[in-house]
Amino acid sequence: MPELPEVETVRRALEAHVRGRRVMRLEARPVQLRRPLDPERLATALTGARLQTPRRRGKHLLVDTSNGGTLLVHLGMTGRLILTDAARDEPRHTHLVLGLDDGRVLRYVDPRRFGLVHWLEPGEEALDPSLVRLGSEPLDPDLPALLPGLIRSRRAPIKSLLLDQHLIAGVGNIYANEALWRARIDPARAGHRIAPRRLARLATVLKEVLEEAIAAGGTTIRDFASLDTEAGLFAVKLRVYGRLDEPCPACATPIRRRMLAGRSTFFCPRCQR
DNA sequence: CCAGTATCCTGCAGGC
DNA sequence: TGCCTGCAGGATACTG
Repeated sequence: MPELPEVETVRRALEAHVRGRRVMRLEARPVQLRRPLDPERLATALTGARLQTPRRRGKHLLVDTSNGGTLLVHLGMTGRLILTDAARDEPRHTHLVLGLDDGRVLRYVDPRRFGLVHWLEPGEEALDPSLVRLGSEPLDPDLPALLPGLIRSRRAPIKSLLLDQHLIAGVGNIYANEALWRARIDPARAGHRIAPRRLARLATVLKEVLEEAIAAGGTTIRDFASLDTEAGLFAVKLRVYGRLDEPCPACATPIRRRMLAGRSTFFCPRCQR
């Protein structure tokens, strides 16, 4: 369940620990991810390439290389990048192995295979179907001004709209729940029935919760052996997500759960209207 | 275009 | 102990 903060944490870890390294060896399996992973294409493109500063777009990682192209990575539900000091026991569901010039090994592991590893030749990034229609970045300072316009004409529940990557890129189920609690908005409320001021407020608290989570992830980044994000997620204080029947932190009313957009939705029936 | 649902996949928890 | 069921959910194909 890596969402924007977890992906940003991984991005920073890559920047700190992998940037500037050259890929000496590549091993890949032709596994069916969101798109088929193409070992030939990856090996041709990446072997000998130097990895540059990684970028993030929504939940996607983009690693530019010295030879011009870009490695596109999405962690899906269960994807992880694992950096180890040497060739050590390979985790199950390892789909890609990059042997680096400092002797370390970077692995992409994804049991559920909802993720994506795809090589982009120069120029392909602008056309890639996963990237081309992505919406605004939630950390964009303009989002509070932008969000009312994006939501105003929509009749779907606000929770579903927050999860729509074509409107806002990077929000997943956990932080959608948390932001709606902070903004005191009922997740089921139709987008067009929310006042513009409340939507601007939602954008602000969304940014706050994402930044807190990034900061929490950052605290776990220091001695990175693996680029794991679990610790960061635990470090953020979740107020409603996963807290069925527990007291609302604001009013002590038991937290409820319902299904929305096919996802578990946690909310306070008293605070959120 | 829009909204809602099914689908992909594995691991794990809970019931019996 | 083991088998079954359902849930977890990011993105997208499909339906109405």
